[in-house]
Amino acid sequence: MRISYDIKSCVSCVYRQMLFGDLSDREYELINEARTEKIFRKGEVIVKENEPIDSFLYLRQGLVKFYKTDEHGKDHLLSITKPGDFVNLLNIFSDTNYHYSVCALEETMVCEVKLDALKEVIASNSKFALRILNRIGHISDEVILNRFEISRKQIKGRVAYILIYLADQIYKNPEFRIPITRRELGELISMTTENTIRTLSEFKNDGIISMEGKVITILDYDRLHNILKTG
Amino acid sequence: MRISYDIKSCVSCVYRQMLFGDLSDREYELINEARTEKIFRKGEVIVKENEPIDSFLYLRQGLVKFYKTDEHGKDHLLSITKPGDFVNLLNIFSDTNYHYSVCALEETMVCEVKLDALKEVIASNSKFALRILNRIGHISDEVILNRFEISRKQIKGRVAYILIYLADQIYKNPEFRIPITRRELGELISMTTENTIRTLSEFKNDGIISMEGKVITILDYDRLHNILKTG
DNA sequence: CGCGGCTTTGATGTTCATCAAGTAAAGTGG
DNA sequence: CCACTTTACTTGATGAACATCAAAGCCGCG
Repeated sequence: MRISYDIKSCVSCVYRQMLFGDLSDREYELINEARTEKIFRKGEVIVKENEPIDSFLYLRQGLVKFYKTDEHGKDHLLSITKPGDFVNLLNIFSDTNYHYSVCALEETMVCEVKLDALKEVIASNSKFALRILNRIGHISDEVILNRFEISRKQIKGRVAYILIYLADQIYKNPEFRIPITRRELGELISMTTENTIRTLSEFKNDGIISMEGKVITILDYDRLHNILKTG
Repeated sequence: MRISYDIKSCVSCVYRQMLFGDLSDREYELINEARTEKIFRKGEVIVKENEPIDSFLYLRQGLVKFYKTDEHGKDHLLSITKPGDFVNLLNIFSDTNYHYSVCALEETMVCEVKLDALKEVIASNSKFALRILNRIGHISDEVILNRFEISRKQIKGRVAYILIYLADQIYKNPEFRIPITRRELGELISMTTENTIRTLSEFKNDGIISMEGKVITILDYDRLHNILKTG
């Protein structure tokens, strides 16, 4: 699926209301002048760990993963985010360099706003500052709670958790097509590829989900929620 | 050690410069009027999960733990924080209720500022807003990275990590007295009490640390860092 | 057509939690 | 202040959960 041209207009952008709703015309102009749109194809790296931060990035369309690579070359995913989230999480006001990498999982459109312009508008518009505070708090809280939940569950509970997360939070549909590999899915919930597959197969055999390639459908929410609680 | 009276004055407070440095006299007055100081003794609960958030809390002196209690009554620590950190982490601008509890690990002094007053000052002073953004980003980033590191290591690496964290970040000294139990230490790094003790004993036998009750001294930073990397 | 990455299942071994049991320390009430 | 109770600490033994290793089928792509 290619990103169509018409969504490029700011008018339809969720961020227009979500974030930039309180701006004056002049402030909006300032942001807009410092803004560039970028499209990344599946697999392209958007930001790299240790690179300097010089702009604020938000996701217009697509899906991205946040990750760190360890000394053995193995990736560990921190989270995946959907449109409506920031691409460079939260340390843009507190640090000079990225602590993680971000990569497109499917064709993705990102808006980039130079940090200087953003800070100027924050300085002149306190309602906007509160909105940013709100969003940053919300996103970081979500990441922290997600990782917390995953870390205290064992494998069945983890798989149940990520399936429900994908269905409810990301796709808002019990049937969805995961654009990520089983390996990445495992990296996201801190388990091996093999055990991720094994657990998915088990859920399938038990009739809790159906699975054909990348398309997964949750058939029995109740049992899945039960596994989530007990596992 | 009792908290002495003289530190109660705002003049010596680290936050006076760190956070409130840009305020006008009037703004400072506003904050000060909405501010109350509270002292909690070891073990006292400062905020409880699910309670409504109505004020901003920061730690003047002492040490606190953030935690969640699961359905079996077992606690899981999210982090511990020292003076210079916020007590109610980051969701004060994005949510209405706490997602975790906070409890004093030793005698602790907390300053409480009504959220309304804080928001009023943020609205009138954008430099202050940027400072808050900076602090929130920094704290959340630290929590996320800490938990991330812990989750991808195994037990020796985890213990090494927390020892170095305590020595470098919290106490800034290779010798320190942990005010938390071994059980809590385990809860902080997601492992059982028994394995926490076993690993500490092993480090002691190997001459990497010395340990007498609650007092721990790191003797061999090099080997500990090596375990951190490989484990 | 064949190579490399993804997917899947089974067998094996390691890591870690759990259980058990005993000592030490720290509260608690008479 | 001492007996008593509870909580913290420690070590060893066992089993469960999970990672690793191995092997084979599959799919897309040059």
